[in-house]
Amino acid sequence: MSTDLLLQNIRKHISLTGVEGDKIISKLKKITLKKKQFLLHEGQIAHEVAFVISGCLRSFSVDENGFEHILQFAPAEWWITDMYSFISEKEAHLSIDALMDTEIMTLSRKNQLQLFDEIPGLERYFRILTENSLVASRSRLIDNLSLTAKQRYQKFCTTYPSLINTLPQKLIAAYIGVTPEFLSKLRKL
Amino acid sequence: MSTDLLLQNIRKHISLTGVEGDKIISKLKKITLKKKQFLLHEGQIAHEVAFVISGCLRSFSVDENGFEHILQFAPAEWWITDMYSFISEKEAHLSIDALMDTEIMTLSRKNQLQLFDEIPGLERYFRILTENSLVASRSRLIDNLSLTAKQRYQKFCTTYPSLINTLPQKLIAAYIGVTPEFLSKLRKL
DNA sequence: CGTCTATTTGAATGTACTCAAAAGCGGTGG
DNA sequence: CCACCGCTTTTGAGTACATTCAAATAGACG
Repeated sequence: MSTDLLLQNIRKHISLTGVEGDKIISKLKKITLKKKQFLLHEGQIAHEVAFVISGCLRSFSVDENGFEHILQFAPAEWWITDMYSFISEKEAHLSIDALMDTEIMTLSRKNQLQLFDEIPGLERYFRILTENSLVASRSRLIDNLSLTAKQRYQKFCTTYPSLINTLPQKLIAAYIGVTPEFLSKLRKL
Repeated sequence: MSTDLLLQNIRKHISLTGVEGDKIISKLKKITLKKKQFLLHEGQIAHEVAFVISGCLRSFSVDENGFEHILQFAPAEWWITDMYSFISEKEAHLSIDALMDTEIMTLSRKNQLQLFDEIPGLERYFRILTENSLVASRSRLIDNLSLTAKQRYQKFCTTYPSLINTLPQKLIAAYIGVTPEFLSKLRKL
């Protein structure tokens, strides 16, 4: 079952009784997305957070010049949403779409908060995940402030070796913060 | 009492009995830092997270060329630590020092985790704070990817109006990711 | 005051972007 | 199976944004 992957993931961080596991699963909705299909459009409200079972999603924003900037790739076993919209119920600044055919399980904020009351361990699980995401986000921020484009590309290659040969270069460029043209030149040096 | 400011802050997000409040306070350590004094040096382990009562701290990293990059300013009522080191107990990548004479309350990770078991509401409080920090960090990341230096400076001015006339320009430069010389030129335009 | 640090100014340089065009590559339909 | 179409990647020339280095000026603090 695809829910096994999720419960297994949760149990890496906290322990869960069978009943609790069932209760969590009952709140989840399984969704299949085709390549290029959107899970969330900028301006909508992100009522749900998604756990990727297979495939890969990305979250990104589009700037005033029409350039896309990728905030996160979410391959299997990653959670993804527009956190700002998810916790505030305001209009999302980000969009989320599928980079390939993708299976996800979604959990609404409403159900998530309800489960936090019923299963304290689950709140702990998300607390830990959020702590880790914060570390990663801040680390990336420091990299963007202190490294050159070339160094950021090299770091991306060592950090996400599996994505290098999977993703088109233009997506990597949109993640590390350079134009596709310039990334192409970087790779030659 | 300086602990009132902290309990009051916690109670903005969750409710707390008197006993629980006392228990939390009993785990805190009050520290006073003089201007330029360090709370944490890169390479040390951040055993503690600090809540600022008065004054202002900053966390920053120093790159291979000796340039400082500021990750966070923490004026009164903000928490600050090297999250990476705090949760992993590995060597900190960041340093934290005082921009002026500053009073803080510190809480060790050990005590924090213990309190999470005893007071589930406190874990919720930190879960909420961490969610908000993640939103802020990712928003700043997007800004760094999509805005020019001038736009980042303008956004900083509107987002942190109180800091503009308080902090030396070189610190603002180190936060928005430009050289002090260039920030000076930006302000003229 | 005098010293130290922060800020400004200017000229030269470098990193990354823009725009345009060509080449590569993958999928699709005839 | 090949030809074509659309999208990605490469290449090049010119440009813009931001840095470097140096020096002058202004401010803060003892």
